[in-house]
Amino acid sequence: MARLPIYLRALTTLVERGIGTCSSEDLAAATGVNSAKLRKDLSYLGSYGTRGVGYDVDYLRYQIAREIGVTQDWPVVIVGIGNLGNALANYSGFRSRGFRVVALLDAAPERHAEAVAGLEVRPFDDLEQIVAAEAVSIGVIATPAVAAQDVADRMVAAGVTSILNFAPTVLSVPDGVDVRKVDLSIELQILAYHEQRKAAPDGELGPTPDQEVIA
Amino acid sequence: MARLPIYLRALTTLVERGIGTCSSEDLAAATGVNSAKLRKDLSYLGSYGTRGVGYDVDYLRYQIAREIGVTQDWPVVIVGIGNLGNALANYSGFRSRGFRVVALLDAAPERHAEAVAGLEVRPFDDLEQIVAAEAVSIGVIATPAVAAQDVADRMVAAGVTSILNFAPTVLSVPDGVDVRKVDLSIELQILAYHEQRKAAPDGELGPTPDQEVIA
DNA sequence: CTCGTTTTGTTCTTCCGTTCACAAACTCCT
DNA sequence: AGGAGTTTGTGAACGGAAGAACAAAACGAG
Repeated sequence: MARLPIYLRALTTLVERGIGTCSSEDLAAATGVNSAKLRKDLSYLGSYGTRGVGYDVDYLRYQIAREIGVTQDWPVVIVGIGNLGNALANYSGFRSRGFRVVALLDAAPERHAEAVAGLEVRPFDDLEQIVAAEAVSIGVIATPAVAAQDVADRMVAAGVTSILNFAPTVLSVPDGVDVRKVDLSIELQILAYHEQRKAAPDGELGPTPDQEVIA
Repeated sequence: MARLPIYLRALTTLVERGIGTCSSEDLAAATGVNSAKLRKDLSYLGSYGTRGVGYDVDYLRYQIAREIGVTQDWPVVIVGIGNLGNALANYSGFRSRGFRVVALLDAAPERHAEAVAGLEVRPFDDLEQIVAAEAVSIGVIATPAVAAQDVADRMVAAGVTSILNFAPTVLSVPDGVDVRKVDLSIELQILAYHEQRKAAPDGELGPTPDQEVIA
């Protein structure tokens, strides 16, 4: 379930505040989901609550982390060390949430040996060796769109089975390989769509072809 | 619909390739969605196709852009010019897809007057003035998690009605304000979840409480 | 020990999105 | 002009997620 990480983060916040127990209503309020839905999600993992009391924050947190698979650290490679790749390499949230950046790769020779976030930027051709040596199964693509498919192909061939793609392209990968896409422009466009609706409740969207034909 | 921007991007690619007409099957293949779903999405906007022929790429592209609201440029402010804010400010995709970054704000005085992506980083307190002067309705939050809610409150008070949040927090905003959240760790955790399932098809997930009780 | 209160786990209903399948409509070829 | 071949637009069936509602279980007070 895609909501598990959200619960996990909320529970971590509760742990930091020293809260030992919480009800499904509390968690629902903290995460912005319906409490019935939340209980159903949690019951899917097992019966980890106590009726009349609620959930033990620390215990539930561990169970969710185990379910997601972030009780261990996952090695990750980042390909494409431009602006975004730089930001990702420096993002401390990865490390604290179960991920370890083991290598930064870039095709441009002028970036090689540059140190980013304490790691040396290495040639893209080192990909296969690194994936094999570090047992990497997750790759991050932060390259321009034109390079993304090639990078993905190489990753898959090297043994990567999960890809997080920041390039604005749809990647085609074989079955068994998971791809998730983060597209910044698309997020903004979705906001713009709703924004436009707020400004123009009815059909103030300019002429439609139908109207042109009718007129 | 959240898929419209995906279609828009695919159509732009087709335009660049000089393709004038495409069928729903073509577009579906390019975007990775079912062709029937795609046709239904498009028919929701109007009858813009020709049976037996397909869709006029350029015409459809314009219609979708108009529906989304990106025929005009939307002014955007970015708050929090750290690693991520820097990358966002430098991201050329915003400009080419209907958005114009009008201001970069940061609370830290040592960053002020620094030039990022051709814009001066300004004090966060300039927010209200900028929002009013430039008619900004979309704000981007790239601050640490602890500051995000405060920034959101100030944005809303200043008149921003759509927020793109990169901080790992759930924001609470009044009705009428849209929030979209991009959380990099959560995306990776979702991949890790599937990755774990691939590695351990059955219950190799360590002891569950039930098993402990039984044993 | 019993009763009332709280909260989980689950069932049942409702609703929305997806997909299938097909008729209508358009083009091209003969 | 007519028929064969495409492709859209949409009605109907399907599936699955979301929410409401309730029974089971734990705790605490008397």
